[in-house]
Amino acid sequence: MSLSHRPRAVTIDDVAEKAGVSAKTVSRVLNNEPNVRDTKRKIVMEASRALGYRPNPAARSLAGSKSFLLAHLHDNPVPEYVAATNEGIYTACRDNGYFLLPQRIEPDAADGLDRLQAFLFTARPDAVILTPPLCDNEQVISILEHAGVPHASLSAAQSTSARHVLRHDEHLAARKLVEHLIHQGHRDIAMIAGPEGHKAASARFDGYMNALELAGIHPETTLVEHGDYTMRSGLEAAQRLLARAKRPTAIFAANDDMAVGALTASLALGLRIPEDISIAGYDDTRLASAVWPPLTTIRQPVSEMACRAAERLMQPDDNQPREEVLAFDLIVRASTGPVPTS
Amino acid sequence: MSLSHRPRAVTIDDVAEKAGVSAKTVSRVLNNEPNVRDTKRKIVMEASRALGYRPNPAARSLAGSKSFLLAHLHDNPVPEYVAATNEGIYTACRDNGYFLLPQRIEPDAADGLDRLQAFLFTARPDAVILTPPLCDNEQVISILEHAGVPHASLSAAQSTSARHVLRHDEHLAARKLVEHLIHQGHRDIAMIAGPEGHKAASARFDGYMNALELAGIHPETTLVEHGDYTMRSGLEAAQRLLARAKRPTAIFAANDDMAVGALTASLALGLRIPEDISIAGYDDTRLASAVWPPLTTIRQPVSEMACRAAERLMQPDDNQPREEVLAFDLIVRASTGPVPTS
DNA sequence: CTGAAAGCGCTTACAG
DNA sequence: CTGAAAGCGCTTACAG
Repeated sequence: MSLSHRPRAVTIDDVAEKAGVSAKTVSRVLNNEPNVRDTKRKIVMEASRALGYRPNPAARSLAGSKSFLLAHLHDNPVPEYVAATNEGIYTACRDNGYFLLPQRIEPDAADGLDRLQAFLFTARPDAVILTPPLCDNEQVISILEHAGVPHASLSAAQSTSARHVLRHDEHLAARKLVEHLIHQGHRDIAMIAGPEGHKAASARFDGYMNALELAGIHPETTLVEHGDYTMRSGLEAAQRLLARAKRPTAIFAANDDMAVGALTASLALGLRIPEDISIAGYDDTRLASAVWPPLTTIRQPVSEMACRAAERLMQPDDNQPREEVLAFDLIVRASTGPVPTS
Repeated sequence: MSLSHRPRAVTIDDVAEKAGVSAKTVSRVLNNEPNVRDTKRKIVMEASRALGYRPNPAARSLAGSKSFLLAHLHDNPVPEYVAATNEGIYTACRDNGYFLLPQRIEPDAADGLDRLQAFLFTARPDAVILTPPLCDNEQVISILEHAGVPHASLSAAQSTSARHVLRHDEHLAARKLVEHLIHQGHRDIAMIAGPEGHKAASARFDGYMNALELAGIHPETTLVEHGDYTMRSGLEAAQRLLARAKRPTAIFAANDDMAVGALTASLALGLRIPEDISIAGYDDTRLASAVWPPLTTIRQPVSEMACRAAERLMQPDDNQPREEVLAFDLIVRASTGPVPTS
């Protein structure tokens, strides 16, 4: 079972010999470099295929000082989000001969940033993709820039011309969702927003406020509570909202987990959903369609953003804008309905 | 931002020069090889640390014909399970100087097995960890064995002396859970089992049957329905069970997703949980504590199994048995309660 | 216990 | 458009 049982691997010299060319020519063909006659190119391709040649990545890395590794640095508590991102990056990597190295980084742990440093110097990825909340961590960004590692971010709160950012329009998405509630007759719409003072959380909140304003609804600040994206925080925020003298008829939570917390709090109080209260989330996680009733929510194009981010890093093109905005979907399910008429 | 901006990296020769020894001695020290005087060992360690030396993995791989890559091949629809496995493997890798390369393999896709082949030959992992359901796929195992890649499995349905298997006792866990229901007075306990004829699913079913037999309850086969581990299948199985003339007072589903389906089906029929019916799952996923009421379930030691599996592959020891059984936990939550007295 | 030489399999830099 | 030589930074195999 040891590696020595493997037959000697086919090398570039084997291919060169079979094709009757130099190793350098084989290298040119396999790396899609110019300056090779088409006839030779064909011969090399066939020899390579016939022998089942697979370039040795270690040799390529050593000689070319590229690792062919694309790292995905993440610190997101929702495994689905990480998985969807990995899937998108992986698709792009496969088509470009790269490998995906997903790596959890905990910048708030005692040695979290040291580990990031160590990771960059030991694994030596050619580029890095950052997902929230890591992409908004200035220390992380700073370490990457000092190390000279190109990077791209998904849904970064602030975009600069210096880096690639792939996003969807969270402000618009939140507005569309709240407008959906308004169309159903709701006026007293509460929001469970993300952490206060959290840049990344503000777009969804602003979209909510914007929708209310556009509908001529006086935005009552008392209908806003904050959570930290966990179910528990959503449950507690909803309990505070539902204890108000003027109970909201709809709650929009900034993510599905908090929405599920609100759902749970409502059910525990004996409220029917959506007859007594409508609840909506954001992200369209598995949870959203698992709970009863299933949640109205926003689906963001996670895999597509990740795929595009990876392509940008592997195929640099200085002419394109650094920011790219992809489409989202409003998913309407049974957790929202017409406002109670009573 | 290009890699050329990075300062020239410290090499083994720099360390050797600073320490006043040969590169070979530095190599010995850093790889924990024997036959180095302690004084020299110390000097080398210090020189290495002072220079911030990081061995170049590409060079190590090329010279030593090891990739220092441990692959996790998975095809599990539950991202949490994959994430928990990755976390365990990662911990072990970090302590042993390896990198974790998670890779989704879809053996049923048209080119799924070809891609597995390609992955093994291009990424060249030194070893592979398989998780369900991939670890029970004979074609996958066969490809690994032909390629001569050592591997370990988590929770494989069948264990042989030829490979490492890390597991928990699913039969016992299922039995304990059903015994808990029996202690609460339930007699009409239904099960939503995994796919029929599915080896990996049988242990949980056998545990259920065993518990009934030990309690002197005649196991009524009509109280068993099958699902495919999705929420939808759990919902449909529960609908069939709840439509029976003799409605069960408790339902044990072979995983949390199907249990949530059963929960949803029950709530949709206006049943109260656990007052009218108790429901239990298996796996303790995020879903289990997200739904209302939260699910009684079994927590299996996923990360620990993954960590142990990785350690076994990186630190081979032919004297230890190939199979290792770790502990599980029965988690009792509000979805189960005393049998209805009516 | 230690080290000098060769080599892993590619790409880079150069020459033609 | 093509190739011979050198070199990437380690470990292996060997010698002492």
